[in-house]
Amino acid sequence: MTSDSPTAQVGTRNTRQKAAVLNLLQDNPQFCSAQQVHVQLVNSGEGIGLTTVYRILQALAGAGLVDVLRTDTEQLYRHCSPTHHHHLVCRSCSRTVEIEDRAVEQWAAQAAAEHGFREVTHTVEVFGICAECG
Amino acid sequence: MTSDSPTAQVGTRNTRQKAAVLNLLQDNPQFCSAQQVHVQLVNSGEGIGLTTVYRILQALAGAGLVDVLRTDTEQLYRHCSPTHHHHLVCRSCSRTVEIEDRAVEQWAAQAAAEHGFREVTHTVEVFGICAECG
DNA sequence: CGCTAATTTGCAATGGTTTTCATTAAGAGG
DNA sequence: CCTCTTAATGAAAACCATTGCAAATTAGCG
Repeated sequence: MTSDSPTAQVGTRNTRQKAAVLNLLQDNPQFCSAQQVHVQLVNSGEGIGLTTVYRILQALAGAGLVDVLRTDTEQLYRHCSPTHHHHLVCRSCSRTVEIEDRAVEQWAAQAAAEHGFREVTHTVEVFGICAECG
Repeated sequence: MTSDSPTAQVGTRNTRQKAAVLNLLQDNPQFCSAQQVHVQLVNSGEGIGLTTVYRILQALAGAGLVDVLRTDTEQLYRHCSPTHHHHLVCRSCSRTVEIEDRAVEQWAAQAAAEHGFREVTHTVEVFGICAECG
């Protein structure tokens, strides 16, 4: 049975805070940090703690509803399409393109199988300088 | 001109601390954290600060002499072969296999080129449960 | 050797994230 | 509605990693 509540996809209960984070992300196509999300919510009148923002973002990431981009110093979050994909990120301006390819999935699965590994997951990030910055 | 001093590959000077970190890593095939490296060195009588350990490990990683594995909470370091490769890591026991494949490199380069990106780099990690833990 | 310049070191302070634990509140069942 | 159970919240503490800056160390040179 699928959930009809907007926030039920993460955790077991619907809370004001989950809805607020989710709404903010859906309205914003940019990557933003947990701290930025927190400040924006507080400024817009939402009562929410920084810890809670971190936890909700983490849960959303685990559920595949947001992308996580780990920079050297911090982690950035962005609402994303729910299908499996990877990122092509500009080192200069952070412009991001979602990319997908079966070949990589198969390569990862096969490499793992050859060494007797099961329950395989993988992380892939591609970085470069985009055309506009180049 | 190539360096003949064991630690000259990182930075411009040979110090006791660099040699100590390098020796420890070469004797240890496992991934370990900066903090673990620090504790082990101090316990074995080396006078060295935690900050310095972090900096040396960072420099070694930049020079390609050690692998960095970013987990959720910390970064792990391990001495590695100097050729480009990726990792297959057991989620349970952290056993690690170095894997390599041209297909992934080419895929990344091509995906980037299609979107007009230059100077492409990529990070790839594969996780699973190894045969012994499975 | 001893002097000097410049890198390296390490403590302390900072930044970002996670954990702990007492409190709050969601929501199921009277 | 009211109550009860349990998950979620949030303030403070803990944690990992980085940065600023003064002191110590290295290595080149007289």
